Amino acid sequence: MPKLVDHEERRAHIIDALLRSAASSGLHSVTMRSVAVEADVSVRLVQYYFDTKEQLLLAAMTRLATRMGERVQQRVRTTGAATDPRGIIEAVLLEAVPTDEESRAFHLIYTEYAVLSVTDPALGGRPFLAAPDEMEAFLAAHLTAAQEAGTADPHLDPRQEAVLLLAVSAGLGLSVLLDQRTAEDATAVLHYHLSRVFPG
Amino acid sequence: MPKLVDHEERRAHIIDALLRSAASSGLHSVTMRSVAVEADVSVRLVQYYFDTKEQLLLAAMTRLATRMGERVQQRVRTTGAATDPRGIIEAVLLEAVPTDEESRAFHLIYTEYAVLSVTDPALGGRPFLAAPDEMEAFLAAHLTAAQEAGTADPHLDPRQEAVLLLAVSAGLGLSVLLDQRTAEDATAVLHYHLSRVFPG
DNA sequence: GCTTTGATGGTATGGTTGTACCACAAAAAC
DNA sequence: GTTTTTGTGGTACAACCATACCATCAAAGC
Repeated sequence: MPKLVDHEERRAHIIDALLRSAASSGLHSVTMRSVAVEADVSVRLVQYYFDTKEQLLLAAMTRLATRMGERVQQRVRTTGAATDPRGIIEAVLLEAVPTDEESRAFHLIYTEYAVLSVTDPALGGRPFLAAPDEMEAFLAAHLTAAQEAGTADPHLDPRQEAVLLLAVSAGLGLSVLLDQRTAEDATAVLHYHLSRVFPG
Repeated sequence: MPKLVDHEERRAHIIDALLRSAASSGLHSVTMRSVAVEADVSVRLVQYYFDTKEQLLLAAMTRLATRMGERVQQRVRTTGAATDPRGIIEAVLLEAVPTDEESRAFHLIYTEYAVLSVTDPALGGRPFLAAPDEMEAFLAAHLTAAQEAGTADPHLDPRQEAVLLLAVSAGLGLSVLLDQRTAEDATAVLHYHLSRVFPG
């Protein structure tokens, strides 16, 4: 063999090019050529590492889903009080609100994939089904913990409240993406509601 | 002149074909040809009534936005108690949760347009900016009315609460579209939260 | 009765897209 | 030192798309 190339690294490089390309002009305008140009490789190489466009899109979606998990986890970690239920819940939900350009691009592509997966059977949106399910259980568990610790309103139904929080987070995030609201407004509304769930 | 055709009717017929086509295989897969086939006319006719594809897509978006307004209004009207603030608010918010196939298709295309308008400058999502703004004012006004009538919790901030309700509605609707939740679950969660806003 | 004009069909065209094919270099294997 | 094998480039190809162009038919105007 010649150059002895690290396949995973090359694949990551190309996927990143795809994400950059999608961020600027939309997932629908991504082509083999545009990805190749952005990655500064030949179209042939993109084919070489991802046989078909469908597989490339699929790989990018998987990477996106992974990064989403990492993002949430890192949010929780960097939030000082790593054991305070309210802090954790707040961190998780705030992740859905895009603040800087990078985060905005990330959530835009994620949303584009989610919507696309509804009609495109090849994408079969597995990440979009599993992730929110885990999230819901996660939130419900921490809400229960908070209730037992006395910081959350004991009258709340943790399970319904978790679903509600997830919907609020997604809805606010989407409205920021659509430029209907500023990130600051969305954050304020989220805090407003959290103050109701965690009184005092 | 020959057949003396009603242009608006023809345009509506073609736009409906586009919406049907988009509902089944996604807005991204809509082509002049697919629309022509679905409308059972020649491609040339589609060109005749909508010069360019961009204009066709734009016209369909406008029609969609109009229909959305009508839908909400009709929901409010058919909801018996047309003067009860809670009933009105509930009706408006429930409209975003797709129940039957028709409503699901409608909201799917609407969402696809919304997401597309972020990256496609030609679509310049005016409907997606104006509509939620009006909605927010509408909800806030009715919340205030409810507070004065004593049916809504007087401690609530009508404006923040309105934004929150809109986000909940959009978030739940999206999760139903993505098959993360059933329409029944989403409706239940919405009712759960409304019971908090309107106690008693 | 001719002429204009609105409505329609068919088809050509230029561009783009995903993918298949051919070629080649360079290092590893033996 | 020859033979594989792996990475890479270039290019050709078939499909498809939006759109422009040409033709036609029928009714309205005069």
